[in-house]
Parts: sequence; structure tokens; C-alpha cells
Amino acid sequence: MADRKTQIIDTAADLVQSKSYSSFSYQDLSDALGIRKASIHHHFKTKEDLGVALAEHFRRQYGTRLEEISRFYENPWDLFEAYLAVTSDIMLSAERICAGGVFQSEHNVVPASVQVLITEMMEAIREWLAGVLAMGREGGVMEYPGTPESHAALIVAALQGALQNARAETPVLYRAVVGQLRAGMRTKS
Amino acid sequence: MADRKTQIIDTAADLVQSKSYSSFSYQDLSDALGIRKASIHHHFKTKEDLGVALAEHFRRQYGTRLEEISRFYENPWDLFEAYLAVTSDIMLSAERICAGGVFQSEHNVVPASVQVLITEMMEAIREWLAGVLAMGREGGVMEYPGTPESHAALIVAALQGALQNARAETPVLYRAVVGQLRAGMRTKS
DNA sequence: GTCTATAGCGGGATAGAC
DNA sequence: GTCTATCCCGCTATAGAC
Repeated sequence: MADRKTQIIDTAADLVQSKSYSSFSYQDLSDALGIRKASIHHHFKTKEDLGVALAEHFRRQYGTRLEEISRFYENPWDLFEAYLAVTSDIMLSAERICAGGVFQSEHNVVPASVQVLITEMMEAIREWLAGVLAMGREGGVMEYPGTPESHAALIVAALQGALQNARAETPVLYRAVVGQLRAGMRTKS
Repeated sequence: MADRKTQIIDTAADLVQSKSYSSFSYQDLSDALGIRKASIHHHFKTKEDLGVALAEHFRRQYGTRLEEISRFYENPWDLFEAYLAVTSDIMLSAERICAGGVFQSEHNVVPASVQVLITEMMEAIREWLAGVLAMGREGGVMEYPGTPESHAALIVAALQGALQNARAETPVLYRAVVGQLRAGMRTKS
């Protein structure tokens, strides 16, 4: 069994993605883990401490996955599809949305210390994606308007919104958005 | 002065878009309006009642605006730009995000009675937008992959995400997304 | 329609025993 | 590291006077 700290973070990650930051509680964690609230406070003194650990967890997790993808694939389309697979994983769990969306949609009630880390995470994702898009354009296998950075911003925003739409309405919406994003970069020749 | 009920809803609308549904309280309303919590309960017995009224408010507001736009413009691009102006208004208020995003990102903690209305609102927006896109394609002035419905889903999701990204990070992101959406539909000829 | 007062609950957090 | 017990606060909600 993973050590308690890790275990708490993993559980909290699930809760935050399904209930939002301000709506998940130490009591929820207590119930899920079978230990008392006070015990959780022993590992994370305040909720802000836990929030920071959580944001670091998400940032690191995204970073690691993108690194792995980069090491495994070379073709821009393969890289892009592997990135989409990450968000599809979230999608398939039905009750969750992406971490960025959770914290950003509660921006004015989430501690600044947490928001900073989320911003770093989002920037890293867009930067990575912009690299893939730039490669795709240079290689002549991807077409899209504007700069790679702008198009990365579009893709990230669209997926963030699509996961929210899909959870609240229907998965069809997520698939439609992914389809449009793919088709929007296909070369016309 | 508008009647109290309207006044409460307007204030609550601001609060919900800036603090989220579960984080805004009757106390916040009390502070903002200068009347006691109990008085607000007189107008909206429970928070769920208020939530429903709020969702109806947002749905009606969007409906009205889209109708007005439809009555005023005929050209698909004018219609599209007028729609973008609606989200830009939210954007410019800096602290707010779109109503759909607020409720959907807290999907699992918002009463089902509220979520139903939000879904109706989202569907109405996408339907209206799909009509505009269909007209644009038929008239030969807009190009995009897939069906009008799919592309409408992309646009709505992207703007929802972009407003969240922009509030938490920088307005640049919103402008980039809007730019990509416009450019992505420009005719190549 | 607004007020005071208060109930009842659940939240985050702490002290101190084991 | 986990527990029991407890504190204090803010929340939703209600009763009843004005």
C-alpha cells in the first residue's frame, strides 16, 4: 500500500475532480479512507496545504505524461493523439473533469498559492502542444490558422470546456469537439 | 428601483459567476443588498429555489439576446460576431465566467433541478449557433469541417474554457481563442 | 417585507491521550 | 500516526415580532 500521504492525495484528486475544490471536505476524505479527520490534518495541516500538494500532483502528473509521450512518439499526429488520449481518460471516468477547469472555474475562492501552480501546469501543457503543432506545420502534415501558440490555446480551452459540457450533458459533445479539432488540422492536399 | 426579487437575482447572478454556486451564500447577498438573510429567504425559500430562478434568468437572458441578434442581423458573420460580443462582455468584467461553465464545473454538487435548465440553455445556444453556421456554409461565406452542430459544439466549448483560462491567467488567452475560431471559418478563396 | 433571534448542521482546525 | 473530544465559525433555514 502506498504511503498515507500519497493515498490521501490520490483520493483527494478524485474528489476534487468530481466535487470541486470548495465542495470536497476532510470528512469526505475521512469516509473514503477510513481514518479520522484529525489524522488527515496530521498529514496536511490545512486545506490550503492539501490544495497545494494536489496542484503539484496534477502538474507533475501532466508533466510526466507529456514527457513519456514525447519520448515514445515522433510523428506530430501521434503526439497529438496521445495527448487527446489523456483527456479521454478523464472523459471516460464520467464523473470527473480536468484539473485545470476545476480550479480555474473556482478561481476567486481557491488560494492563490494553488492557482499559481495550476497556471504553471496550463502553461506547460500549451507550450508542449504548441511545440507539437509547430512540428506538424513544418513537416507539412498539419494545417491551422494563426500561430502554434494560439492554436494550442484553442485546443486546450476547447477540451476543458468539452469535458464540462460532456459530464453535465452528453459524451457526444466531447466526441464532437475532438472530431472538429482533428478535422480542423487535417491537410487539404 | 427594480422589485426585490429581480434585484436579488441580479446580485446573485454576479456572485455566482464570480464565486461559483456552492461558494456564494445568503450572507453575501445580505451584505450586497443591505437586507438581512431572513428577508432573502422570504423571497427564495431555499437555495435550490434561488438556484432555479437563477438558471431561468440565465436561460432567458441568453434566449432574449440571441433573439435580438437574430432580428437585427442577417449576415452570418455579423450574427457570429454579435454572439462573440456576448461572451466578450463577460470577459471584460474580469471577475466573471459564463454561467454554463459555473454550473457545469460543479455538476455533482448542483441540484438536478438547476442542471436541467442549464442544459436547456446550452442546447439552445448550440442550436442557434448551428443555424448561423449552416447559413454561412450555404451562403458560401463560412468554411469549417464537420456538421454545423459539431462546429457549434466546438465553439461553445472553446469559449467556455477560454473564459476560465482568461480569468485565471491572462485575457490574451481569450483573444487568441476567438482569433482562432474566426480564422478557422474564413473562406480560403 | 423586513427584522431579531436561534436552531441545527457541517466545515476547518486543535489539544492531548494512546 | 491515529484516535476522541472539542472549538469556533459560517452555512441554510425557521419562528415569530413589527
